[in-house]
Amino acid sequence: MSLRIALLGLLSAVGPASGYDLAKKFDRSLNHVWQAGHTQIYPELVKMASDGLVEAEAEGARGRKLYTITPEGRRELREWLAEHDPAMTIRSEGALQAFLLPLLSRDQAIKVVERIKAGYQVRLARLECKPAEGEFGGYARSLGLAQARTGIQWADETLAELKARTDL
Amino acid sequence: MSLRIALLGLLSAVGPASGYDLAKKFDRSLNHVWQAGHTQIYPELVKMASDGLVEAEAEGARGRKLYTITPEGRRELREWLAEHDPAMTIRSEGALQAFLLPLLSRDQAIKVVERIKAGYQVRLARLECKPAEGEFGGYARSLGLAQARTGIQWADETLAELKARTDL
DNA sequence: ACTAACATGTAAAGCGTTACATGATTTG
DNA sequence: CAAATCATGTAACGCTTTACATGTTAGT
Repeated sequence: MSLRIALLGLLSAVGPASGYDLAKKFDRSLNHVWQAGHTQIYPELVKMASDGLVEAEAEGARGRKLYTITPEGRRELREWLAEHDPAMTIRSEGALQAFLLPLLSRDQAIKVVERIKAGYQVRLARLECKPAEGEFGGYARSLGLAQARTGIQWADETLAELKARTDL
Repeated sequence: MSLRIALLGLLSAVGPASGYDLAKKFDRSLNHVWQAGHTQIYPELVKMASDGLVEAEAEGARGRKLYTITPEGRRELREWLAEHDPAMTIRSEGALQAFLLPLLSRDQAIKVVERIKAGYQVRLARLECKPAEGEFGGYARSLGLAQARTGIQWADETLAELKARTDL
């Protein structure tokens, strides 16, 4: 469902687009929120078209297919945004490593936390150098920035605690 | 892979356990990091046994099967923790709703943000009233607490901004 | 001519959720 | 004896990733 919603949202925000365009948007502006490659997007657009949520215009240059959101697509999008209680489930390999930290020696734990920190720093850097983008997605951007900074702060505190230890 | 690692980690931390036990641990202590129900855990344990990562002891009361981590299982776990660069990918319906906020009217956006905030509050409450648990998982717990508080703070700031608006 | 970017797809395998199904033991 | 909890599993479906496969256009 969320893939559909994300595609409808992009089509609603930026107007008609091809699967290729949408895959790029996913990679560039939506990547801190949801991920999908073109292999998932192309078939989904076909299904959405057969469900009447989008319409494919005639092919353009290089076999390019432009999709437009339909009124029914807009309705579906609005309804999901208005009614759907968002699942707050997290699946984070970084958090899993954090969970298992006590299984490691002090030195190994430090290395692991430094790697987790590096991951948050990469995310922070990507979000920081990606402003504007038509301003769309700004709320999610500020949420992502805050979460990344929180992760870095957690890593710093955890590193300080681990380094203060004298036991193994 | 992560499901395997989580199971190996639990078996390594708490000793021999049944699939049922592990499912409970997932639900109670690991749920802010990774999720899996018994329908995923039982078959995975069978596969892990055939891969030599765990060993099933004879059945106990009520058909209960106790699994123990093997030396090879410990090696796999250690290697993953030491070498694996954790994927920092996020898939969050809440963040997706945040991303699409500009598509909504001021009033609808406020409702959506309040729902997102409620989700973070539930997560915060669950983590707060779940201390100890053998102290294992404490690092992930503090990370989860910090992330939940960050989410609530973002929601409050966003609500303040939205409410300050006079336009639709 | 070559390379990079454009542009679309299919297939297989793996991961995850939901629904279905069964039976034993404990507690009230 | 009824209900809750213990305990295990299968099957179908849907979502996601990886690998394969093809052809066009623009710039150097």
